[in-house]
This record gives sequence, structure tokens and C-alpha cells, in this order.
Amino acid sequence: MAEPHDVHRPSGDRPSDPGDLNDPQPIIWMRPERGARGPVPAYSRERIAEVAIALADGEGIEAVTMRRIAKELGTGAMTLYRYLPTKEDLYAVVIDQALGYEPQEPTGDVRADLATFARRYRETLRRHPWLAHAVASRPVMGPNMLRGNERDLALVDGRGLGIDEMMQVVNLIRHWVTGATQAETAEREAALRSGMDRRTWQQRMGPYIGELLATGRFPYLDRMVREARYPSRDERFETGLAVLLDGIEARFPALAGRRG
Amino acid sequence: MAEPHDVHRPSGDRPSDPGDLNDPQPIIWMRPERGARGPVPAYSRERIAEVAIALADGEGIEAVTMRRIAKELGTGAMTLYRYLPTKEDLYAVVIDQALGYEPQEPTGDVRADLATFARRYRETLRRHPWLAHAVASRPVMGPNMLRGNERDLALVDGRGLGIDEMMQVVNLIRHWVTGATQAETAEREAALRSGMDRRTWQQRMGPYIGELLATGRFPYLDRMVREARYPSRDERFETGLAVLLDGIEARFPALAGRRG
DNA sequence: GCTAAGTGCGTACAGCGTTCTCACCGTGCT
DNA sequence: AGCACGGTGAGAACGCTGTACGCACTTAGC
Repeated sequence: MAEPHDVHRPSGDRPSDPGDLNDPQPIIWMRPERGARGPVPAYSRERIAEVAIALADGEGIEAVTMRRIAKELGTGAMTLYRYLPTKEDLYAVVIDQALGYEPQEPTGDVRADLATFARRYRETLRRHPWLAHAVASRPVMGPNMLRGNERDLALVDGRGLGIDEMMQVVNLIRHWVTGATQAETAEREAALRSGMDRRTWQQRMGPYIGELLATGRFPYLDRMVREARYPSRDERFETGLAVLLDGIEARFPALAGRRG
Repeated sequence: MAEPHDVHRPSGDRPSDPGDLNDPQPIIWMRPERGARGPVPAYSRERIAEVAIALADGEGIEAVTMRRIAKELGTGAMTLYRYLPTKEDLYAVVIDQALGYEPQEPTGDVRADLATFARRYRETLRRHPWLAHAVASRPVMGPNMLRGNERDLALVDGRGLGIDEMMQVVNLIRHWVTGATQAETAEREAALRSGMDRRTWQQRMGPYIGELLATGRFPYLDRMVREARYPSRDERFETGLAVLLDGIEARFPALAGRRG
């Protein structure tokens, strides 16, 4: 929330509009990767993001610090600021790079295409356990995100839906997948945090759950503990997805038939 | 991820099981609020959480620091650690308290009940813009969360669904609401960050969007800028909800009829 | 070859969560 | 009635964070 200083103001800036004092920093993807003048840079945004992603995947997102990335690259922390003006910009680049881009051509079967889209998105978010959380916190607008948006909207195009409706369908799936994946990883991480194994977690939670059940005020929790078959995460995902797709076909019948 | 020290081990602890070196801290709601021995505490978990929530609502979640909360209470930072052993425990208590508890009796119309549930949940998350993000990152298990779970499951009970299916339906709605609300707030916050008004944001993004459209490689982005009617957030929410409920009724027909 | 933009990076600062410590308080046991 | 001991408030200090500033060095364009 603190306003970063002007790293280097464009030399020929117009007499600053008194309405807004500091001309806002342009979004990271508008800043040129390097100017034509100085020595050739030793690193690049992409290389830095690559290291940050590896770090986040291997040791958790909280291991991603400027100093640590720099150390991994064999340089000083301040060097990174030649490439990325703030840590928020680092995140933007890291997220967009982690999202990546995988093409998907519409097959004419919208339901199948949307299912593939949902599964692909989930896989991406699961490959990087910090990603769902990161992507949900900010609008990203990077090149991969934007190309991905084109690809995803194409899956529901040509069926008579307006652009608003198309966005609605795609976002419905996106939001559910991010929400569900976050819940998945939150559960997993909480278990891991308490000593790296499932037993320790149950050891910690067991007495608490027992205490709760003893009050008799949590009949459904009781049933969850006693009756639940606990479908696998994959099964739960597939069921949720089927519900979603049923709903989409019910509300937007144009999407239901085969062919275009 | 760092293991906090034992704040004060119970005096009569058994010879420590060599399997796991440090007996894990019990979950915060199992620790007694205070022992029977010493002077009466000047504060309480609830009071601390109250201050933290006010701070987060007013100045953003990043304003919630131990020192700041302490200052607001008129005390020293370390005082808080008598009530909450770590900041993660603070978050747990804060989230559960912010979730609150609002009763909801089943009416016999499951679709209407689930819609009410979804709207109520969304309102709660919107009242505290940091909450959706916070609740999605960890399993909470606090008293409000747990009572809420009982209340929500009751809405789909008595229709022949197993507990797993009941959870499935409730979680589907929860995950979508958290995902969608996070997207909502992320968008809003990003706009606010760049100078507190919408115009500054468009001023920053405008040239970038223009640059993208000029490439001709983003036809759908183009349509979004040109054709989109941009339904309000409330409209989008209602549409998404209708889709979800249609899907639920299609997959679990037992929920569709009136009465029990 | 000069100039100025651009680069690598050490130093330093304010602020973070948390550990250690200590003086003091108040209840329950003797 | 006295005192032991657990609970309490809180300051000092540690190792960490993001990043502002400054300086020496490199290189493209004139």
C-alpha cells in the first residue's frame, strides 16, 4: 500500500498534471525489458520468475524473498530491482509464467471442451500449490493469461451467446476451480504443517473433534466422522464439474447440442 | 513454517515419546482462555480479534500487525502473546469471529434455502474484503464455522442424500462463492491501489489494452471492450447462482421438489 | 572518444513476528 | 496468615523482510 518511489521518470515528461501528483507506474508488461543504451543485463524477468517458481514449488511461497532469489542466482538482492520494480510486479510475472499456455481447439462438443478446460486449469493450479491462492488475489493481465482467455472463450463461441454470457460461463468454471483447488491445498498444507505427516495432524485434531462430538451439538460432524465414505479429491472434482456442466446446459441450451 | 517454541509445557508431561520430539501445540480453541491461578487478564481473545477485524476492515489486512493491534489496545506487542501463541492463531480466531453466526431454518424449499445460504455467505465475505482470501487459505474449524456447517447441512438434509452428497452440494456453493467473491474484491482492490479512483486505473491500463488490441491477436478482449454490457456484480452473482442451482437440481433430483 | 543511460550491488532503514527475560500480581494450599 | 507458584504485562533484542539511495562500472550513439 506504500507508494514506491519513481524509479526513473521518463525524461521528457509533460508539466505534471496537478490532479494526480505522481504519474502512476505503468503495468509491468508495458515497461520495456531493457533500454538500448547500457551494458547487456546479466539476467531477465523470465529467468528470475523461473527461479522464484522453483523456490515456491519446492519450499513454499514464503521462501520466495528477494534476497533468496538473488542468492539462488548468485547475485545481490538489489540487482532484482533492475528487472522488477516491486515485489508485486515479481508476483505478476511469476503467476503469469506459472499459468503458462497450453492450446485447446474447440471440438464441437462444448460440454466435453469445458470439462477439458476445467481439468486442465485444475492441473495447472495443482502443479503449483501456491498458484490458486496467488491468482485469486489479483487480476493478472499477463500475456499467458490473456492468450488463455482467448482460447477459453473460443470454446463457447459461435453458439449465439453474447460476450457477457460467454464470460459468465467461463468465469463460473474458473471461480469454482480456484475455490475448490484452494480448499484442497489448504487442507493438504494444514496437514503437512503439523509435523510432516497425517498422523500428527489427527493426533492434534482428534481430541478437539472428540470434545466437540461429546457436546452432542454437532450431529452432522458426527455423521461426517462416522458415515462418510470420503470420496477422493478427483471424484469430488468430477462430481462438482458434472453439476456445473448440467447447470450450464440447463441455462444456456444453445451450448448443449453437438456441432456448431 | 518455522516451529514456534513451547510457550509453557504442561508441568506433568509424560516422558516425551521419542517418535515425535515436540508434542504439537493443540489447536487454539482447545487451549483454555485462562488458567485459574494468576491475576485477571486485562484483555481477551475476542477483544483482540475485534480490534484486528476493525483494523483489517478499515486499513486493509496488511495493517494487522501485532504491534499495531497492541497500540490500538494501549499495550505492548508482547502482551498479545499471552492470549494467542502465534499470528496464525490470531488469524484463526479473527476469521472465525468475522464469519460470525446467523441462523437459518430450512423452509422446505431447498432451492430457495440454498440461494439464501449463498447470498448470506457472499454478504459476509463482502463485509470484510480480506475474509474470502483468508478463509480460502486454511481450514478454520472454529466454533462459528462449525455451527455454520451444521446449519448449512441441515438445508439439504432429509431428502435421502448421504452425508458425502450433502457435503458435496454445500461445498460446491461455498467454493464458488469464495472464488467469485475473491475475484470481485481483487478487481476492486487493484483499481483502488492505483490512486484511489477508477480514472487513474483506466489511465494506467488504457494504453496497455490499446497496445494489445492493436496487435489484433485478442478478438475476444476486443469484444469485451466494445460489446460488453457489463452486468453489475449482483447480476453476475445471481446468474451464476441460478446456473449452480439448476445443476444441483439436475444431479440431485431429490432436492428439487417442495416439502420434505 | 565523449556522454549519458543503464547495470550490478553494498549499505542502511523501518518494520515485521517472535524469543527471552523480569517484575509483579493473586489464588489455593498449608 | 503466609507463601509458593503459575499467570500476567511488557521492554529489549534477534533475524528476517521489502526497498531507497548511492557509487563504480559498462556500453551504444553522437
